[in-house]
Amino acid sequence: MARPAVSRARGTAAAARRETAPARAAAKDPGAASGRDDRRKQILKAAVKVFAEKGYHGCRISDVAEEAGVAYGLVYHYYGNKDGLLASVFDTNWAFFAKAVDEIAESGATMRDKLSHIVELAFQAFEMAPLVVKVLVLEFGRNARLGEALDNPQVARVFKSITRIFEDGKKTRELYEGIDPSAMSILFIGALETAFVSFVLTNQGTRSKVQSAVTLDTMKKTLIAMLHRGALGGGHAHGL
Amino acid sequence: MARPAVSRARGTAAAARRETAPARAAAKDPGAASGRDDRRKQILKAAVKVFAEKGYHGCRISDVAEEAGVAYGLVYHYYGNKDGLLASVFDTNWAFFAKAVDEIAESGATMRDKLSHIVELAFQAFEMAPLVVKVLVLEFGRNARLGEALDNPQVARVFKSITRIFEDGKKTRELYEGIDPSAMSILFIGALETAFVSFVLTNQGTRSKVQSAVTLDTMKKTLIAMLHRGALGGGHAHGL
Amino acid sequence: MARPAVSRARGTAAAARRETAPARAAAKDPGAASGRDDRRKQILKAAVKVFAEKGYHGCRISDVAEEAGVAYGLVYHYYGNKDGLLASVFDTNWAFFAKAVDEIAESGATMRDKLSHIVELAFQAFEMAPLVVKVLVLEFGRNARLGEALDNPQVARVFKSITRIFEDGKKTRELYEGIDPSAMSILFIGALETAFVSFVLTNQGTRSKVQSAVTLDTMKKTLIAMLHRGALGGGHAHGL
Amino acid sequence: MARPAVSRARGTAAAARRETAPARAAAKDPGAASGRDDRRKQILKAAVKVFAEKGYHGCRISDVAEEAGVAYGLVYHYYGNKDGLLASVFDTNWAFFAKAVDEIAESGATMRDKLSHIVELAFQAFEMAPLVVKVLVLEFGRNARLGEALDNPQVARVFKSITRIFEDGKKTRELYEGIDPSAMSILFIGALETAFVSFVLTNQGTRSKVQSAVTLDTMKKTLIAMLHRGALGGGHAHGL
DNA sequence: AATGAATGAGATTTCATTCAT
DNA sequence: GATGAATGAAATCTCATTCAT
Repeated sequence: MARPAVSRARGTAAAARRETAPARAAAKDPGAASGRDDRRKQILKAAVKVFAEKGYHGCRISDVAEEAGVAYGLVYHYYGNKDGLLASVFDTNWAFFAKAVDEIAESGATMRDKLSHIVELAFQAFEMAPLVVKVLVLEFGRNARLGEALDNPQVARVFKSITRIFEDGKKTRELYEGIDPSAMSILFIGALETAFVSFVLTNQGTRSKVQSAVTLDTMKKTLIAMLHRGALGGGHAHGL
Repeated sequence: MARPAVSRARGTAAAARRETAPARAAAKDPGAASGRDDRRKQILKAAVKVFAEKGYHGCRISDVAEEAGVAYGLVYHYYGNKDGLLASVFDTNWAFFAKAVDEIAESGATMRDKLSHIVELAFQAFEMAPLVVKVLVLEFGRNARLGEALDNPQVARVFKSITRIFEDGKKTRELYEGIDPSAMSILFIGALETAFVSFVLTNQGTRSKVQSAVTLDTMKKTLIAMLHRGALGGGHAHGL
Repeated sequence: MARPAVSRARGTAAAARRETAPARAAAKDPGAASGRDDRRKQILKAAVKVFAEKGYHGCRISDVAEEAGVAYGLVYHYYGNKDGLLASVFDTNWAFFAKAVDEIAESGATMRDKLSHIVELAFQAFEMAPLVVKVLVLEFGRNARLGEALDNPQVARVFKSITRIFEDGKKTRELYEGIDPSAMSILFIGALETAFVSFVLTNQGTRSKVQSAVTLDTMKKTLIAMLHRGALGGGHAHGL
Repeated sequence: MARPAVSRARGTAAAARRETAPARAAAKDPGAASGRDDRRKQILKAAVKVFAEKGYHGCRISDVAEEAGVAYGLVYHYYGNKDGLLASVFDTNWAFFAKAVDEIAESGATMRDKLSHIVELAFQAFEMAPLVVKVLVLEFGRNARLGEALDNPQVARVFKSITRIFEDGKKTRELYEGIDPSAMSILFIGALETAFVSFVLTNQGTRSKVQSAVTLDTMKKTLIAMLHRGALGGGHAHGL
């Protein structure tokens, strides 16, 4: 799996050996999570929190370890290095979303419903775990060093699934012909993402002078409306 | 003016003294840039390039200085510290866009035309100076430490102008009632931004496995079409 | 405990985190110093030497580390920063003197004997560890940024103890009425201190053109004599 | 004249050319201080203030220049470098005291009166220009790199004059025999100095927890009393 | 598995000093 | 004389990473 290389390589050549040691943990004591797994998850959870609060570049591995209540050496034991940790945070949390999107894409629903589903799914995820979304969006999704992010198969997969939804929509003539499926998938994801970013940045970042007035629900409804109708057009929406 | 605090706070006194020294330049030899100004601009230009290529966190001040052909001390002389440099890069370049958006917002054009103008403007800017856009979007616009970005009056101003366009649109019934102006301005900017990010990340970031097929023009057309008509709707766009 | 702020404030967060990490050492293997403690002490000892030789401002942390035979990072690991190191040097070494002075002050001896004891103690300490005294006196005791030095509880404690000795002396009529206990404690400590400074500066600082002729013993005797009799007065000391 | 070498040599070899340029200024427009002299004095005065407030190591040349209202280049023009500036501060201000002490030493007064005069002189100087005294005492008088301070002929001269006072006192049997003149001169100066330091550090350095109660006058009286009678001895001062 | 002492590359930043104007 | 732009040596400090226990 592709891994980001966010941090300036420090120390020696260590990035190479990422996530070596207990990569095969998990598959041992099925059912009752083995204590080892607990620790792993603890660290991952702490990483989400710390990354969300301080940013990837603004925190130390030891901050994460402290939050998790473990020694920082253990983070290396499990995740190899800081990049590996971010990658694992991403992989673990994104997988859920990617899978759900896949299923929606493959369902027999109409394009409209598929898109609505995805929007619902995303907003639901955001409401349930805003910190996770924040990290996914801000720390992983956007990073100059992260052209590689798009190389991540899981990310590519979601893009492809959504592109396919639009392509299918074109075949069924649900999608307006002026719309390019690939471009549209980018815009769609971008609008979605920005919606979250605006919340994450305005509401969690203490004070907000801009659109704090907009509720999550308003945002969702506006997004769906825009997809369906476009933003313009009074009584009749046949413009341009 | 609000200033970003990207890097881990590293001495507070420093930030206070930012850009103190030759702040009174520029007003001297109108037309031919006075030598001092040359250097300032040189550095700013170099900063854009280096930030774009390596990212704010991935470069050293000395990289910028080298690119500009000056001693790194001069960067501190003029911009106080790394944050100050980024802030100046932002202020300088964003001002242009902010002003243009303001003018568009205040023009007597229809909402549709205003939005099209802005889209055109943005894509034009991107074509003319993709590096600048990249830095504005990636390094400044998105940063965990940057809830403050939205506190930046210039950023807020653009948000407000665009929100006003939508609000005016509502009055003239150009805007579909299901659309909230504030939310819409976020989605609009977000979609725009993501369009650029996708280019910046896929095309400049060496290889691209995803949507390299989408041209800038396709993206622009799709965005405008979506605004006008929505993404859905076959022959007739009265859905939902 | 009050800590000195000798160096230009250079990041405030740093100071806060001072000496956090292995603060809980020492209480483990009584008798044989546990390995960790060894390193700490090694560094402290090296710091005394280097501070004494080059002065606080004239040396680098890496000089201390080199002298101690450790990586400079370890100095930060243990002492947080340069100020923290100086503070620890002070605390560690001054504690001994402070305690001894306290005991003398609380002994039932006459004022004369108490003062003589303290003088003896100080000169003894100087003979045993001139470098330590040099650092305490020159680097910590005198520093423009160090009005805070007097806020240091340990320093204040010594002043108080000595003041008390003089106050008690007043009650027992051992102290001449014209003498103010507080003022006298300052003069007493000052004379003592200067005696050391004169040695430290003239004898260790390479050449000396001034009073290199004065021996430590002469100095001590003169000080005690002055305390007892005053400097003036021929056969009978009832002057002024 | 000996010059201190306080600051770690930075830049290239510049210290060598100290105070070259306008060393011969002053002697040009007798009577009305030439504008040039004004500037020199302005800088010197500013240096005293800034050194006193921030300490030699804690201030920048530009701080002094700013305080003086001149460009920092001018400080170099007049004083060569930072060390040269400190040296000039010292030379200029110490000269007054040195001369006065000389005159007292050469007067035909009794030892007792000479010493009282010097004490009066010192306290007077302190009351008139505490900042100057602070700098002389803290920044110049005590500095690990400044064993050389005692090499300063002006400093040595004062020590010698005072030592001579005590020596003369011995001849006239005014000085108790147990007292060594050289040692006594050190203790005398040290007590005096510390008296000032205690004021400078406790009163100007904001709050004071120690002997803020002691007034300058009490200090002076105590010092004189101690010299005359010693600190000890109730009714009769023939002890030891 | 777990810990945290130890390391040191490397980045930021400061500021004395030079020098062209 | 004056100025302050320009330089860059050097110092502090951070923190990812290694590794012995």
